[in-house]
Amino acid sequence: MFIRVADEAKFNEIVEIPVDGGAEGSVSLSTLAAQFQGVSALKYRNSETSVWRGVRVVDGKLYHPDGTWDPNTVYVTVYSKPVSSDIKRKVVGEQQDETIIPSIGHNTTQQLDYEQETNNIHNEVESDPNRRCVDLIVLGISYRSLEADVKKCFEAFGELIFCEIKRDANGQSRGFGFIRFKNYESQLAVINKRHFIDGRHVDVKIPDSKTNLQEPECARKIFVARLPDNITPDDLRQYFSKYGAIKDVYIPKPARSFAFVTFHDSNVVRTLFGTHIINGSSVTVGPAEPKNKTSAIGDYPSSTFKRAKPDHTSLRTLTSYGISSTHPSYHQQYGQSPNTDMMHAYFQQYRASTAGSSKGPFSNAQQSYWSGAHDEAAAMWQQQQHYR
DNA sequence: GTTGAGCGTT
Repeated sequence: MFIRVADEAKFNEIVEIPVDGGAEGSVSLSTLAAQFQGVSALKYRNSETSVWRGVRVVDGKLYHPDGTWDPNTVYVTVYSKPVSSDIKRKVVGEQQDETIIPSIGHNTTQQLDYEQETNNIHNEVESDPNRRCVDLIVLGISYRSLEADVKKCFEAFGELIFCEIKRDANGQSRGFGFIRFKNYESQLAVINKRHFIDGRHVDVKIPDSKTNLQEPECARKIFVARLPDNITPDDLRQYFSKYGAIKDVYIPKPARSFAFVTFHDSNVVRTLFGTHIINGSSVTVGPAEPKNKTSAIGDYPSSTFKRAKPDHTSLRTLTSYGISSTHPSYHQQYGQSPNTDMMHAYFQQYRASTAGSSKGPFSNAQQSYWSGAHDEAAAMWQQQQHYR
């Protein structure tokens, strides 16, 4: 028998992979790797919980955890490293000839997408997985709209390599569809914005199928502190969208000098911790966490989040925070992954200058170092240096 | 249906 396997980023391109020994047998990792370079395992959606489930990997063979392979399931490749083919395939070449996506008929559309993917020798591709284009869902399409209408709307933002309206068995539009851009900039430009097609507003989002339901919402959310009143949600959206697709911006009403910004990709978040200048104002970005820990998993409004508590998450924040520049010797001494004790030991040296002052900024190391006011800690340190 | 919240892949 064969199972159906696809790369998550190229779901249209399904490859049948043989199973040795029937439905209860095993899949050879090397056979799989012949089709998917760099693959290390497979996963699939548990239909009951809609959570990803991994297959067992033993001695170069993949075994189904439920004992039997399902020929109808689409198994998805898992890579231990960035896909090497992503890096070496696609070279900048002559301008790719204008590929016209057929306006009607998703069969032809998919075929074209497939060809585009497999012949992707001239196309440039993003090697950074965080900047990879994915199919985007377009909600609210008029039942009368055709692929051509959708395509025309979004081509204004860049070249599309995929455009499809979902239809029922009778060919009747289901009112939504999927698009995929060639360039990530185009994806950033359209995502979570309102567009108009045939007199209806449509919304473009990352589809649920691309969202990791196991990942806490706070992993995609930042806490923006010291936010001036005159900075609007649009300002934040504009500023932070250059780092990644934004899912949501939340500023409490009335303004309380902070905001939450939620991204689609959690990988963006950890790159942002620190100070940012927005509209001439210095703001501080740190991690967020849910007010109620039990609601960590799932999709919750930012109003149910707060600035992360002093814990090891904040500690990581502090280190990735510019401490390496503020405290150049820190990394020399301790490297990249300090624990609490190491942090304590390091900052101990600065206690000397506040000796005698029990209220000095570092007199209570534990509280001062990762009290959440990371930038203030850095400022204190600079003060300290001034007195030395 | 003259419809209008959602979430796809042979």
